Amino acid sequence: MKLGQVTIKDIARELNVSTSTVSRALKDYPGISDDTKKKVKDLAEKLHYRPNAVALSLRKSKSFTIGVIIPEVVHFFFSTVISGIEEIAYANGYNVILCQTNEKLQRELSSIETMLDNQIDGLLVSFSKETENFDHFTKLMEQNFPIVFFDRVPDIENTVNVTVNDFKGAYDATKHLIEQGYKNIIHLAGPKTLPISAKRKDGYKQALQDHQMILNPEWIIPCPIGTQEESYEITKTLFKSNENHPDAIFASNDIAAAGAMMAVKELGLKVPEDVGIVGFSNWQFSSMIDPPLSSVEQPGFEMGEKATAMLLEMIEKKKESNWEAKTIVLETELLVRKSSQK
Amino acid sequence: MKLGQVTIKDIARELNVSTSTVSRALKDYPGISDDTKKKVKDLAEKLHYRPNAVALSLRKSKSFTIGVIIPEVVHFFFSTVISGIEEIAYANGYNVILCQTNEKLQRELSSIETMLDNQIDGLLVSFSKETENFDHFTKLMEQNFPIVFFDRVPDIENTVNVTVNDFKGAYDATKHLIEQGYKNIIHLAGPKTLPISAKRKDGYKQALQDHQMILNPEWIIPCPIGTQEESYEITKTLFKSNENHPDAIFASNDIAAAGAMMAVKELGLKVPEDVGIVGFSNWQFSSMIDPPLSSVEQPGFEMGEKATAMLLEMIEKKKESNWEAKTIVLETELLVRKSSQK
DNA sequence: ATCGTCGCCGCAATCGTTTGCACGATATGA
DNA sequence: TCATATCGTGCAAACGATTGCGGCGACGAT
Repeated sequence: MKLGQVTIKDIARELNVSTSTVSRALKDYPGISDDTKKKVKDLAEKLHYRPNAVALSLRKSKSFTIGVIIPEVVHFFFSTVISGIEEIAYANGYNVILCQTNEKLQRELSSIETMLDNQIDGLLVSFSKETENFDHFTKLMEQNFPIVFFDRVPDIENTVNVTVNDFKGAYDATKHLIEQGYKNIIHLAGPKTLPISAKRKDGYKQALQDHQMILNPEWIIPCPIGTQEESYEITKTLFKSNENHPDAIFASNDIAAAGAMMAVKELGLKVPEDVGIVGFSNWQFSSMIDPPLSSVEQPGFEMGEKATAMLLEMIEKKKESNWEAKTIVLETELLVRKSSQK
Repeated sequence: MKLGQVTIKDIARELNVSTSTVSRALKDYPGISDDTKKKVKDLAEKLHYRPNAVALSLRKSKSFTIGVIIPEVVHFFFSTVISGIEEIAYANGYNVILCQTNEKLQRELSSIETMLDNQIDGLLVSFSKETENFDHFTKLMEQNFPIVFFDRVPDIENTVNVTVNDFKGAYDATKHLIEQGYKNIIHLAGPKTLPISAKRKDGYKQALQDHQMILNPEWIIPCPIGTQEESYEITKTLFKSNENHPDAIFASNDIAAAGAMMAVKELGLKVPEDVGIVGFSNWQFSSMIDPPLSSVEQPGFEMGEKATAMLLEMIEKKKESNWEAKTIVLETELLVRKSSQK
């Protein structure tokens, strides 16, 4: 990558001084005459000198780059998180390098390796569905490497996390359906490996229990794949086989909710009159479908910001070895739209 | 970023050889005895030695990293392009560093600067809406720095591009509406600064012309912001004020189409009976709204793959100075759904 | 016995930047 | 006049890896 990049040496040669003088002059170090400082700065300006970040990384063992491990960018929620991350990172002079795992553990492992090779200063992680063992993270954390988990946080000790109150979000959504007069509420659950799936399920169960409603275990239906087609098929089968079909659906994400909505509509049932539906995450499309989908909004941008701020703090305080475990929980907001209002 | 990273020196010290020997042994260079090679490799394995990518970058003036400049990741189409880019890049041992411009020129400029500071080997660009001057790119290209433009390609000379046949996509969509019997087709156009907007508009115009239909310039309505709300308002106003309202809409993207659909539905008009609608880009939600939206599918993943493959080729052939200008045009596919079938 | 060859390896420079230390010149004080 | 302080600057090592060149010992050939 030549580009005829101007280096500190070029400036030194031109001015007949040493590279050390140039370096110090540019940084306004004491012990350099104002005259020299001015000359150096002027020439640097004129030649469009920009320090070589790679050389700096090598010298300082610090790259001012953070790595982000994310399942998928297409996931609307994650794309908003990314924006939050970039915002804080850039504002503090850090770069962001991003890797999608596509929900594959293998990809997660190899991405982390290459990122480490590139001397990232810290890691922001939302792990894949396949990740059930966290040794690759604990190993790093034992070496005092800064890691912050967001959204999908592992169920292990001494981690720093930013997450959302999935329990309460699910609780609120279910409670809302109950208050609307729906009696038989099923839950389309997320992948079992993800703690967030469990928390949402728990919120659903707790809401039913608090309102003296029967909890039918058969009405908690896992959707491990997470596509719209999957929930479409599941819902269709369920509603067809049951003359006493459920009258409401709380889905652990909007994609599943949308699939379910298509299914019930196709069966001639009306939303929200016959079936109420609430989703989770408030995807971009949720307000555009018919009827508009009620959903639990997660503060993605804020999550990105918070997680990054914490990571940068850890990075800058690196010396003071152990940082305490900490979990920030952000609150969700139930957006009631037409799909759940009788 | 210490991490107690093992270096080539650690291996050298342990084995009482020089670092040069270790380096050569690891790379299977000639002139090192099989015995030494084995010892070095075994120890490297045992200590989990991994070469320091930063040191390599500095030494070789090559970072095996490519930069990607993209308007927004939330944009469904772009997120699929990213996947295509990562696919090819990783397969060839390259890293990807990604920056969103959020459609801001300032962000575009500063992102490029920091990426260059980090010694990227090449750049993949889809520029922002605000970018009307391309000097920051031409300056780099004059210095023989590898750049490939994708989707949004600049209207300047000697560039390497991957784009989609926007003209034909728009032409096909409009033709389809005509063949369905719609008579008064309006066009919700994209931001004027983007060449793709112009091409889509041209395709629309050509289709009307080829079918002896009147081209009413007032029915080409710009949507410079690109939000759903904008097209919603525009459509509502237009349809309300005209008792002789149009009977079809070709929108330059699905978001605008969705907004328009909401507007006409709210006015009591039926889609597709009263108004036919076709969008562009085939967003994730397009098949989920009611009625499902017809749209022009763009091969995003393939675009990412092609662009990256071309960029890597340019990088590896760097020495042979000038690469020829080239534009790959990928074909679109019209997905006919319910929103446009009378 | 001498020379050439070859196999195996180390020295040192290099990439661009930072930084501890020392050096020379001038100024200050006794 | 000489020791000492102060100021401005340069030398050289360091970060981790690569690589051209040269050295050294062993061996075969003459």
